[in-house]
Amino acid sequence: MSSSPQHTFRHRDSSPAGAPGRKRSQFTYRHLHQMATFNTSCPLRVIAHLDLDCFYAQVEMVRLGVPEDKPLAVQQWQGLIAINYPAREFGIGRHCTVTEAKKLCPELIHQHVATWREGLEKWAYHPDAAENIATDKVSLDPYRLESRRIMATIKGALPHKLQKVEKASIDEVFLDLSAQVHAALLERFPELANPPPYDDASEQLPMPSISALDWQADALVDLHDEDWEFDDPDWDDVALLVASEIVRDVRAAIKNQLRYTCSAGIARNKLLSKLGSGYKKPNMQTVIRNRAVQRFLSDFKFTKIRNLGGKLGEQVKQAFGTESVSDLLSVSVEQFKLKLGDDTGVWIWNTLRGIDASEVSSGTQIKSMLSAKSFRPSISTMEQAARWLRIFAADIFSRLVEEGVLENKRRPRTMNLHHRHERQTRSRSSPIPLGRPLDEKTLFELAKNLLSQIVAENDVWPCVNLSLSVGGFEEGISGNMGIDAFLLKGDEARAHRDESKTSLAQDSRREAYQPTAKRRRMENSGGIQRFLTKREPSGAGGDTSDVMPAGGLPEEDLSHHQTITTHEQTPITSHVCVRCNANVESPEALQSHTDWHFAKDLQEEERVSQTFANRQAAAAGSSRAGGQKPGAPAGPKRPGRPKKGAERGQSKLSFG
DNA sequence: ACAACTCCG
DNA sequence: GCGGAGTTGT
Repeated sequence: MSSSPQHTFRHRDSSPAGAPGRKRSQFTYRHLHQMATFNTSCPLRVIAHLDLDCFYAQVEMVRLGVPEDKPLAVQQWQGLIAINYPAREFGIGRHCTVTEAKKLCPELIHQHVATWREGLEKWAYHPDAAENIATDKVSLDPYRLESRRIMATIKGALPHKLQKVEKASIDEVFLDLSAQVHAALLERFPELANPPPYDDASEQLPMPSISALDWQADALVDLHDEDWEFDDPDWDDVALLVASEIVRDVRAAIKNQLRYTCSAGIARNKLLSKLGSGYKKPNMQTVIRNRAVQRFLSDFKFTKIRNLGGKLGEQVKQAFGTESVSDLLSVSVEQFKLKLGDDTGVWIWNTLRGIDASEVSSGTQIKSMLSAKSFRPSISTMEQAARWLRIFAADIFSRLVEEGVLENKRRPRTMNLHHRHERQTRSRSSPIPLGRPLDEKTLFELAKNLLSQIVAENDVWPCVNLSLSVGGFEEGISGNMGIDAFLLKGDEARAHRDESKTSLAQDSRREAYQPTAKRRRMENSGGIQRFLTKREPSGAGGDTSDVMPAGGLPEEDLSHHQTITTHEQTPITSHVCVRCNANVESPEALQSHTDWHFAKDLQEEERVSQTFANRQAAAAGSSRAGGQKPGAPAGPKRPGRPKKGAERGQSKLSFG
């Protein structure tokens, strides 16, 4: 199935077989309807991937109020873990040391990450952190906290009922925009809301009643096949365009409310959208139209594709003697199966063709938490180790609190301690007693216990690495309802009252083939993989008239009581936008947020009239000056950019 | 429960 | 290289 539409050749001058009058769409009423239900095999599916630009660096810049054009890097001990774009211009890279970087750019601001320090209650930004590698432990909390605010902003910028948002990592998010785009399509193209001819959902849709799509300047339409340049846009193009407008708004919200920029990819699935977000990096978005997929993919080394960056990719490279995508298109699925096993083989074959039906899963909860440290000078006493365990426990505990784990339901069931002595690594784990409130002390005592178990049986000093983790999270029925809410720090009395959330799409099956690259010992390529042959979540249910809610509701208030500044704490008073209920942190922020709504309203008016230019306008030459949106981040658009075929798409998109 | 491996940024 | 998260096999 999922015969990609881009494989179907269609000449512009010829009518499709059997269609007497006007040309019909490649897509059917059923396809259209599948959008509303997030059906993963829907060919009109629209997925976006958002990727914060050098996230850690941005967090520090915002926190410190560093102007956008100043070079800054985030320091961890003597190394750099994030470098902003101005700094990259000096040739500073990820594996520079601080001293090397300063040589390249003396004005470089290098901010050390926050650290936990023994004896202190909380992590903090210590000016002398770099010199205290022996006593400090890195804390990523500032970035986790900002990550949550970004998630909240994204959710707040999307219609509550139609959104599907997956946090893919601390700085990456997937959006399934299918349902929202579906609603927008019905609204803007009323003919789509008509029942299909003969009530047959397999009837083809009429073609879009437009002939030109106004792809905004920074929504790059990449690379298409020459044969297709003059083909009329079909509904997949329109859907991607609508999605790209939504993404533009989301990015503007993130920028305006939180001051962060991000890049985005918009495409038919997660695989392609992720590649798209990395295509143009700082503060740009890229659309990969279905008809451009093959061309787009062919320019990549397959090692750039998710899950092929490691051992599996290396294995493929060895087996077929190439790392180019296009070279592998001639390899049959049987060949892949032979070399890599059935499941992985099929997965690769599909992936090389841009086929990916993996779901955007919003219900994803954290599964484990880990706090670890590698000891520069190794440690050699139980006392030293215990001090670290105390810090680990504090770290993990605070994160449990942030997760809201203690307030209600979820709590970890097991704890694990890993210990590494030169070569050998040992670990012990134990259940976390179910009895009563989980606190820092309990975690610490449990950890100490595990450590003494390890120490008892082996000679383990000196120790090079310790790591403590908790996992096996469980929906805590944990009785005694309500009472434990008293543990909250007052301002955390929040959120969880209206849990009318989408418990619906919670536990969609864990489908989606992922290559579980397991290279056992020697040769073992046999069926180690567990891949689901993709199932089709039969698009059931009849919704005929969706209404697109205006504005979104924040589905969780993630305001945290902890600020990332060392000194003053932000007052908890939250300012709420009357339009969308978004929380902002100051009256000023509220004002700018309100301005943003205003700009967005204006822009929406323009969009309806301009984005979908009618045939006459397009035929008339059409090149209306592209209205740069007020709220949108003004991308540094370079004129006459000789980049590979990127701009080309713009002009080629006017038809008529 | 434990050990080992994979992938990512 | 490090910190973090996940999976698989026994």
